[in-house]
Amino acid sequence: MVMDVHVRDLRYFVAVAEEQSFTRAASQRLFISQPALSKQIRQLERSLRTTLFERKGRTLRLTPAGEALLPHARRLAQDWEAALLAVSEASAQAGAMVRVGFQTRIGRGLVPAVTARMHQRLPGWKLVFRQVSWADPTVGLAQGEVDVAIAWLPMPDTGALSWRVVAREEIWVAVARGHDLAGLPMVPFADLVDEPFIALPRTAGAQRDFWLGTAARPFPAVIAGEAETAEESFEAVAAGLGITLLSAGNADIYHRDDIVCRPVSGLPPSELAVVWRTGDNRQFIDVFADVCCACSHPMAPASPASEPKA
Amino acid sequence: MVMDVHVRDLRYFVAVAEEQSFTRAASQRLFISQPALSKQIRQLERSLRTTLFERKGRTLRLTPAGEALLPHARRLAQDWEAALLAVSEASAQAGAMVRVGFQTRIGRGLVPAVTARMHQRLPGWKLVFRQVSWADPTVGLAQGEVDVAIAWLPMPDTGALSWRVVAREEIWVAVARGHDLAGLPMVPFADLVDEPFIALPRTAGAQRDFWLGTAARPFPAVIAGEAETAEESFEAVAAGLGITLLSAGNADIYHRDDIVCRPVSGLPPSELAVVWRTGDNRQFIDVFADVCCACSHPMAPASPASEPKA
DNA sequence: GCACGTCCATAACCATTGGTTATAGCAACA
DNA sequence: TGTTGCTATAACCAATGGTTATGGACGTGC
Repeated sequence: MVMDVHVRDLRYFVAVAEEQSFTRAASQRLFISQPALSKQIRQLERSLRTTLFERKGRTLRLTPAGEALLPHARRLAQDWEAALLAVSEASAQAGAMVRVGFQTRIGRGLVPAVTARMHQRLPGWKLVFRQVSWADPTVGLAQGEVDVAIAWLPMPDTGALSWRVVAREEIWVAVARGHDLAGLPMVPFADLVDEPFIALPRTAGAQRDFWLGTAARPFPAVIAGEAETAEESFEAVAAGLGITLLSAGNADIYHRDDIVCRPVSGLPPSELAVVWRTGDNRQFIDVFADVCCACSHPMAPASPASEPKA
Repeated sequence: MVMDVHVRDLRYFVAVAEEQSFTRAASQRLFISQPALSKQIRQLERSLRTTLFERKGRTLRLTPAGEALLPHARRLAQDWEAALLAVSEASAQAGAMVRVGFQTRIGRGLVPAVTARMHQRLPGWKLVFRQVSWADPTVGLAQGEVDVAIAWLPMPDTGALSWRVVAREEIWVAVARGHDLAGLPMVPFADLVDEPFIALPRTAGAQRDFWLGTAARPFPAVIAGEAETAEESFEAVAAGLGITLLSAGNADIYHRDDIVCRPVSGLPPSELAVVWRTGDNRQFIDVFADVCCACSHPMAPASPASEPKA
């Protein structure tokens, strides 16, 4: 009869230990409410029959039992991720599958071209495309949900991922039809900083910041809502809840009658990349990356065929 | 955004992999229903987005993904147990506590005597007594719930635990007042083999067998019920649901007006031991074991003061 | 010294989960 | 071909893990 633990609770514990705060750990690391975290840690303490944190006024410190648990908890979480990876890679290998993660439509003629080339290079192998939520900044790579990804930079800057750029496109903005900005041929980003934005989830990290134009802002963005997929985002834009930035090519790919897209000046271009886990030496990863680069046009035209519609 | 796992589900997976059967794993290893196990494994497969077992007719075999997961799952479960131990020992050390597990009342003058001696030998340390369910054959030692235990043999024969016997007592039987056997001064075990028994839980393993007199039986015991504590067991006996074996000293300790206890012939004596985890080199473990042996009378009188009451 | 703000803990609520029993479907065996 | 055994699903229900609201305690600033 064993008292088992959920790895999620170990992550909760590690986050609290590292932040030395339930509130910060909950909102900035774990994205759950503080009472939920408090409750889970209390329950873990009850089942371990010891306290893990000494709460004294506003300071939070690990008890000796907490100190003893911390390295174990870190290792268990890491080992589980390694297990996920092993399972995922075994599954892909066995099924002769390349699982390709993406968050927005790939388009740009890549999928048919890459698929054809891959069949030539690796007969019998098949591509499986998996949409991954914007909530996951690693596009499914960290947990081994996918083997490679076609994703917009930036990726998390930890060295865990590697990439090669396959397209560069300028930034456009999507607004609801009838919006003031819809009539402009090009919109300076400075005109957008006051607008409410539909943002990626906070777990998206640097990617969210990029699509909010955070680096070019004098002050933080006004967030009118969050979306985990492009479809969600455009529904919100069409409803007039806010605006969103997107790549020039996606303005075309996602064209719809109730949204108007305009180029934006004052922002660096967006970059689409083929991404993989650093150190993933499986042959098909290199093959796939090579094929993607061969099939792409990294310096795409500045403005796509999509035109504002009257 | 991580897909985390419960260590319990990893144990479920390992059990199915090793038994090559959901039904056997559920009933003989995990003590849950087979549909519950089926459901949990299916859910694990869904969240991993791969199958772990190939079901073909009546054969069950691991898929490549399942093969990849198995060593990780075993290691994670073991590492969690190591973590439990580390936490538990750190907690005990910090609190200068010896946590003593027991399943039936210790009695025999041991607790006061051992407590006094321990204060002499380890001033400032305190004994904490924790009752552990009979469901746990290691009396709380395997998961680090306790540091030592005072428990009736047999212990699981895996080498993970070590012990020294502190008392030997013949076996008695407890029956409801008014039971046919209540009038006998001594009961041959042969007269008991047809009686319905109140057993320890199946997870108790060898201990359950011992208290059913399994080794001395011509056929398996009739199980009228299970109990996780002595109190539960005696309530069931008093209600006439079945009978139970107990040590001679416990016949006295647990004396109550609605139960009659009688000595049983034909069974080996029961042995009370101080038990600890093999390899647990903490000083206070040895001290505690020494003190228990010094305070005990390993060759207790064959019959205790308890007499059958008219 | 008091008011305010911040942090953690608990209450109430609710959707989801993990167990049960009943039973369906399928395959192996006699 | 009928029976048996195993896995999967349905229906049910208690427990869990999240939310918001809020209370209590403590630190800070005036």
